[in-house]
Amino acid sequence: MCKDIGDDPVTGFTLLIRTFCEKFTKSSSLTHSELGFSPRKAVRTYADVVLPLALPKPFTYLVPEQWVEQLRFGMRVEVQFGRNKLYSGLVVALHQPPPQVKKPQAILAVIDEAPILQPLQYKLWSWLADYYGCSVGEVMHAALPAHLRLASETTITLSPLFEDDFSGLDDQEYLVAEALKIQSELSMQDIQGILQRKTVFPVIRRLMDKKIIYLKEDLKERFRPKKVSCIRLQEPYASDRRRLDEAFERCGRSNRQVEALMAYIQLARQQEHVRRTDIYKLAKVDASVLRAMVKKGIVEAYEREISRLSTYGEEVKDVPPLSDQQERALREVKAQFRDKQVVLLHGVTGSGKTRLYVELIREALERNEQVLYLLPEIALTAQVIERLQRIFGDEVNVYHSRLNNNERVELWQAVLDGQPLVLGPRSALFLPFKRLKLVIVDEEHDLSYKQQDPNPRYQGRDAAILLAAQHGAKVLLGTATPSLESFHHARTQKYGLVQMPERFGGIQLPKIRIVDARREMKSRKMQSHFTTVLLDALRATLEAGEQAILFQNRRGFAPLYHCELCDWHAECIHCDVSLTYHRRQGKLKCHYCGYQTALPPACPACGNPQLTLRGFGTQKIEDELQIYLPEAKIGRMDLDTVRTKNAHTRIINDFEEGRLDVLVGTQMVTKGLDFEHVGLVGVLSADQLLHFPDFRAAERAYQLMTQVAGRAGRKKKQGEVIIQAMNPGHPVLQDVLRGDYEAMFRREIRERHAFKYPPFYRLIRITLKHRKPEVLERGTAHFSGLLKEKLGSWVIGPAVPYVSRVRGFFLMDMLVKLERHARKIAYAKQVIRDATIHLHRAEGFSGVRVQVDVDPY
DNA sequence: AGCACGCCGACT
DNA sequence: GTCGGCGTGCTC
Repeated sequence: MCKDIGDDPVTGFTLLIRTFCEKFTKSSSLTHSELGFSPRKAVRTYADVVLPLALPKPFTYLVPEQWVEQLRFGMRVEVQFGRNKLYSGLVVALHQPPPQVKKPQAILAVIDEAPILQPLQYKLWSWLADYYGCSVGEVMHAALPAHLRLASETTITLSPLFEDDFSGLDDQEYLVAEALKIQSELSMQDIQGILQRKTVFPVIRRLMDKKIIYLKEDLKERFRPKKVSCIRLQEPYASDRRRLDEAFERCGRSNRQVEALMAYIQLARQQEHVRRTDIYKLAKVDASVLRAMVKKGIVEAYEREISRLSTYGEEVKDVPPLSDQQERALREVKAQFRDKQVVLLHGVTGSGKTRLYVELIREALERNEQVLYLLPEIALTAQVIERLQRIFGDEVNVYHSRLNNNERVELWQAVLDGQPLVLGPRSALFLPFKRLKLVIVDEEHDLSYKQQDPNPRYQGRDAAILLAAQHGAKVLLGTATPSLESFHHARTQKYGLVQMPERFGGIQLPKIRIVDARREMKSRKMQSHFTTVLLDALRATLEAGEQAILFQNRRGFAPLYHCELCDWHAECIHCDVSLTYHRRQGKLKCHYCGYQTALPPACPACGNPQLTLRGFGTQKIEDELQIYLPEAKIGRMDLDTVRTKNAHTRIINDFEEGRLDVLVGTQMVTKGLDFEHVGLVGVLSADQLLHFPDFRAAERAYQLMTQVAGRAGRKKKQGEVIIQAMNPGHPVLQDVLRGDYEAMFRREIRERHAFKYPPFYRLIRITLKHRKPEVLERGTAHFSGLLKEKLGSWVIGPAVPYVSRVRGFFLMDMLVKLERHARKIAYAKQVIRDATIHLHRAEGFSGVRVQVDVDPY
């Protein structure tokens, strides 16, 4: 019933193809024993299968007799789901007693020969689903590489029996049939395009009934091993080298063939497998020469599967010795690991935390243990990767966003086979580790560890700690600016704490100056968005042959396109936010949904032709700085300039190699970059950071400013940092000025305590969404009523969020604040689940989407 | 997620 | 009147 196209010895994945018509014609003729209904053996086996969908629980399928023996936990199976969709699901339980389900479907095929998932991983998935209030299927969706998650696609094909008889077809049927004559296969989307409408199934149905078309449902293996074409000698020459002369004789008068054979012999001395392309290069021949030699029986071609994972060709280098401070810190970390699972390493920027990680990784690898090194996505730069490759060579594997889907499958397999060291962003914690003993979470404070949008909305750092606990592994959290949560845990002895207050190699911390932008504004000294202090410092820096970084936490040109007469300003048609002017494209853009529109020539409300731009983003800074520093080469690094694949690397390289003097950027410039010649760092508007409407604003502002300041003066010379602010006396600015993390911590932690925020209280944010504001309003009232009935004053809101409409959906927020008591939290989550079910059952509210975010960031 | 069912507005 | 829109419920 399924065709076995080939067996892949490297991965063990079996290639399977099945067609919908086969299923229709054959499934009825399946014998009972084929389905496992053996009359003698009454005991049947069932498998609980997780599908990568938002389903409340695994589905139970019948295991046909023939696979009972081989099927195990963690293997993928092909199952039918719904009317005509096929999926690959994961077996997470096998059991004998029949399920509650009326008529379970049979598993259609077993995809894997060996499990691709370990029991511990499934435990993590289940825990995350429960903790973050989503389904296991959604965790599976985030965890498994796309090419291990198979879903069938429907293709529509013209029936071979159809003989160009278009009579009796209506217009739409005719269109589809006609299109199929030209293009033998069409997808559902193609047909939606052809018919210019969404509901196409009735037409398809009619054509099927008339036996003009048939549907094919394919579940294709998407992983393809990478193959190279190689060349070897044919027999008898291969096994008997003495007869090589004969081979040469066979080449006859062809010099090209002789050269190719000599090239082969030379290459075969150095490597086991000789690639076709290497012979081409060395002997300067092409495929025709080898083809002739194959024909003559001298050589033969064969395919070899190779790994896509990059191998590090260069020599592995020794690392410099540890400094005294690093030596001490390393001893302390190890000592604390004796009785603490988690240790927080608080080291100023430039103290050489990475050197410490290297030491710990090396020791773990010597003990044959696996290590996971987590980084914020954006900090996974070539700089960091190369540095580790120089030390660990091929033992490093990177789980990159740039890896393609095939490479991800290979890395999954490599980790399953025991690959020792993986470097990656938060999603790397889902890899199938077997003997994980150390997890490093670098830049622990970074907000990107929290997944914001699709479920599971998990905090990668916290999930990593859980993962480590399951494996009996230790966790090192490293940062120059700890999150309040982590520092609090260190203070209360839950985590160990090791500090490195000095920069490596006696380099001084940068000199920080806070400039009163308001005073300069009043005395009209300010030039556009630059204070004279900053401009003078920039000029001096460039004259000294050094580079500068300017930080502005907003991209685009101007965030407000505004009419001064009637107060109109450009707003997104899908979201409740103003549009940002992007000058290069001459367009207004929405930073929430990506909507773009042309600039209106005049105010649409009152006709005033003179519209003004207010505020400023990185683009405007870049443009205006060029006016004041006409000689300078200025580059920009923000979401807009790094969107294409290699742009990010190119900008970094240009700056690193001195082709740029000034780099203007958003928070992207604060992460994971080491530049040698940066003399000056400027923060254009500290106020934007400090007045963000969020309880973490102060912490975040401190982190951003300290991190960006750390980019200044890493080698040799003391760097300079200039922070422009309207309110230079702000306490957070004073903390940044003194580099006094603990002062910031003490003040903020008091606030958190007083206002019942984390880490003392736990937050669950619930967002309700609907396209119609009236439905949302009534739905929210209903839902919050249910919550408050059970949770009373723990519920805050509902309130209209800061951005009240996104992508056409209106939003309402509620916040649940809870004491950190496990039972209370579990109760609250249950109440939220129940209220959601209630709401969806209530008349008219089933379309209200409920989004739960546990520990929101 | 994707598909079928059922109810409602805008067109032949 | 019917076609095609969308909201709702279900899939082992």
